[in-house]
Amino acid sequence: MTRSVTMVLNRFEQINEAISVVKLAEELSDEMNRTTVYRILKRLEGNGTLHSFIGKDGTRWYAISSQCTSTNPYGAHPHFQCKDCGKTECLSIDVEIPTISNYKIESVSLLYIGSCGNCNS
Amino acid sequence: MTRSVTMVLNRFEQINEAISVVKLAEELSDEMNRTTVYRILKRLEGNGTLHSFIGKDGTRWYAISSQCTSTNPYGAHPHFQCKDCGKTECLSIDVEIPTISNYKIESVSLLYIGSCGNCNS
DNA sequence: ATTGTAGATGCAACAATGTTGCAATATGTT
DNA sequence: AACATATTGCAACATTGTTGCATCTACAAT
Repeated sequence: MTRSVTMVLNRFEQINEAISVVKLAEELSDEMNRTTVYRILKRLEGNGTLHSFIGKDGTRWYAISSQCTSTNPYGAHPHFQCKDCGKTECLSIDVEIPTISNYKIESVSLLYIGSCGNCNS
Repeated sequence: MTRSVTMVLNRFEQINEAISVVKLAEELSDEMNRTTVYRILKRLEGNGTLHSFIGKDGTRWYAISSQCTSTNPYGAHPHFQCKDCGKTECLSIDVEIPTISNYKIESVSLLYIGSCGNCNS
């Protein structure tokens, strides 16, 4: 548990949202190298503390695992991304995932794109 | 309708799968510049001939629109990507998309990841 | 407290994907 | 055939993510 890891975890506990690697690395750029951010996130995902997903623009986002539930049989929950302000978060809702004959599905990525409550009003 | 556009469309009609921009540009690298491939695909998506989505590694894939159905209210259908052979395709299945109060959902991206029939057996 | 060691970090270079500006070319319309 | 418009090629760039290697830090053993 290094200083850098502590800072990254603090950031996730402060907010209740997902963060893109790019944004996190930029926020912490005075504190640590961006390579370090990439590596810490990968490690924290490996031990289950965080989980990641691909956002609407193809970049990777991370969220803390303790704040969200996994309800579908593939261990994944949907994420929401606001196209206006960028706010991105886990959704604790049930989504029925159909099975597909002859295919072995291992994971499902589910991304809702739209406008959040603030941007929508 | 230029020679380049014809070649791109032919490629999509030959196969019944999605193609990544990267792979298509590489296949056509003797015939046209990769910038041209990017631009043609964007144009064909703009007029509805093709549609695109983000694959499991964050890169963009395209598929021809006429070969697949849009069944959910957001005009999107799921895609499947085989983690072993890379085969990626549209799935013509129904997925129930829950609504979320206070959010205006505009599109939904649904990606199944697993092993296809060939790689699975 | 000191030492030793495995793992973590910084840095620079690289790789891959995608975009942009501009000059040159092709299309298809008159 | 000539013209106007859209398309293409090329080079340069931007962004995101990865790797090799030297250095440093955390922490366990002494």
